[in-house]
Amino acid sequence: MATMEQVAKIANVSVATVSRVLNNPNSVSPDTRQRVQDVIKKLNYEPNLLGRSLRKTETNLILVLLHAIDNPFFSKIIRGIENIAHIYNYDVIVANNYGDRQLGEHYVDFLRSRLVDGVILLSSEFTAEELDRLTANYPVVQTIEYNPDSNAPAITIDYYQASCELMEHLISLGKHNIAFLNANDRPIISTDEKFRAYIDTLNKYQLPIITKSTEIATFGYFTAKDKTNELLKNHPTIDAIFACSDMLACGAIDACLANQLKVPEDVAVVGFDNIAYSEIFKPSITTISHNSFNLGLKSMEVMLQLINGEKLTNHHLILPHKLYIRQSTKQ
Amino acid sequence: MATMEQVAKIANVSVATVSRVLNNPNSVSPDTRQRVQDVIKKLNYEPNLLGRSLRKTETNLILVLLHAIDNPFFSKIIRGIENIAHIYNYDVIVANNYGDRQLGEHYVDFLRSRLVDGVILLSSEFTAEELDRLTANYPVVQTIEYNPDSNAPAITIDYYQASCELMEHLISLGKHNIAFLNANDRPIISTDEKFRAYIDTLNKYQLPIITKSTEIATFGYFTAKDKTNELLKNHPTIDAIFACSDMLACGAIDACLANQLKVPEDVAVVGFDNIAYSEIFKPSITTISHNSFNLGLKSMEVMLQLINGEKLTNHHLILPHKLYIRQSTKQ
DNA sequence: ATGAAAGCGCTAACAG
DNA sequence: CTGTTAGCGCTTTCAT
Repeated sequence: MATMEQVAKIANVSVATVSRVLNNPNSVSPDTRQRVQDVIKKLNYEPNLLGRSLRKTETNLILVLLHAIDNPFFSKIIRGIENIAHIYNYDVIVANNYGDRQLGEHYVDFLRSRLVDGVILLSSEFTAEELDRLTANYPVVQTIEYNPDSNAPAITIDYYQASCELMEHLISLGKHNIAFLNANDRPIISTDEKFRAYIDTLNKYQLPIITKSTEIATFGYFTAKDKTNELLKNHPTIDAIFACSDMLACGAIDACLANQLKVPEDVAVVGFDNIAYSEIFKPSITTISHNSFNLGLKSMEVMLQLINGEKLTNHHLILPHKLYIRQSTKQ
Repeated sequence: MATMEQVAKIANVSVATVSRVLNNPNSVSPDTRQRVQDVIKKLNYEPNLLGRSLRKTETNLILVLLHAIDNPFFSKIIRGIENIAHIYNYDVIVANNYGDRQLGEHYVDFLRSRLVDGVILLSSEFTAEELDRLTANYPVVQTIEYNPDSNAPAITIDYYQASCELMEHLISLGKHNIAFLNANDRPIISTDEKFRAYIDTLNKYQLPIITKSTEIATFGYFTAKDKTNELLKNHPTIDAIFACSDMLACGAIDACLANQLKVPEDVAVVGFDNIAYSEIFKPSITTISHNSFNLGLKSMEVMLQLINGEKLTNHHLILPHKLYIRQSTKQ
């Protein structure tokens, strides 16, 4: 591979001039510029980013750390991030940590080892102390999930308010025996907020609390189906289910149907996230949509502020959400 | 941030010794080693990967380039890749190029600019010339999709054979008027092979060819639904549909149902890829599954061979697939 | 076992 | 407008 020095030698200029042609072409006379560019093309020269980054102590790389890439709405968030990033000449790379905290720390070390300029966390394994220590030294923003005990910047939606809307919707349909179905494999703030809204709304209307507490379990359609079967056996009076995600709602609905219960007549079901399937599923699923693309845009905007050393006014940015009423609650 | 030099100064050793403590601890006497490690801990020192990589001309980073991360089976492939990568001390990062060739080239420049040691392409925008030029100089492997005109290494399944199995299955059910439904937004080898199998099998049984050619279009459920509506209008005798992906199959099935056609009695539908949803959809979808995790494992194994300069015996590695028969063809 | 020194490829003063 | 030079942080000979 050609280096700058080789280009310089053949073009009969110094390396500084080659560097200028690359980074500030106008500071070089047209003919030397042309000569250098010709040699660059001939040698197929490509600047070594490691050398450049080492020198400039910046890489123009943003790392997005997430649980696993198969979560459908991550995709749109990342598009939002990239959209802003590309404008400002940053590249976006993604890494999975599968909820593994050690692996998460390993990737976050990319910051300490100067391989990336900033990290956007769509993952949430870190303790408040870790986050605070990290954000004190490096540009880090949390998106969607966040640690409520940390001051680290976060872009998210109002999960409590959104969940209240779902609960009010169910109650407005005359549903009084509402169960709560969660299946997060670790404690996450969104589930806490959803559950808080569940409890508060039931108390507000003095309705029975069927689900007393959340539990840690694995995500997924089949788990949700099993749990709902159990639920229906233990609480035959259930007439609605608040599922923490659309995929769980799918499982819950299929369990109801398998038990000869009509959805939504006998049991209404709501989900969360508005994934593509929620519109395709039969029945289609009432759910909350966050504007993922905007979440991504905002996250990268805040990231740029951090990189540029600007002081943030709001550490928590709450973006709007939207309720979609579909067949799973209303035919 | 602490540098090696600061550690060296405080520990009263040379930078060389600090480096040794990090990379080859046994070559340092126990007490100096201990002293250095204490300072490292105290200063919270983290080696700068840019300096190290620049010096060693290797980064231990593998880039996976893909169309968009929301394709469900990409996730499993990446897990396979990571599985092998982590054993050999490589990290895996992911970038999306959304089928944009220019963006793809930009990311592939990470190789030329020495930011990554290898690239695994789950994307397929490159011409044979580009690929050949690239593979001549850098470790590159294609997974799933590949350019048939290039010698670049590829790990994939036998799309032709798999598609023949689907076709034979439909025909064994007595279906004779089979349409082909594709919706790839660019020419890809998998679609070519599927279509070739479609045509060959129809010819083998002297059945009518309803779909004469493939067309470039955008992926997706709704597109598939629209196209199927059209198809049913133009060819009322259709009794089966070969959809190039499970998501398309969903759209096709819903279009049939909306036209009062029973699936599979009136129209049988097959998909491809065995995404999670194909089992949940009503009716569940007959499809082909490739073992994505294994595809990932193999891809990374080949990548390591390339990095280590080993000569490959097979440039195209074909892994087994599996036919899943479900309700969309057989109740 | 340890240190001195060269150099990976680049950018940015500084000088002219 | 261009060249010289220092140095980003690290690893690795080559001495001792």
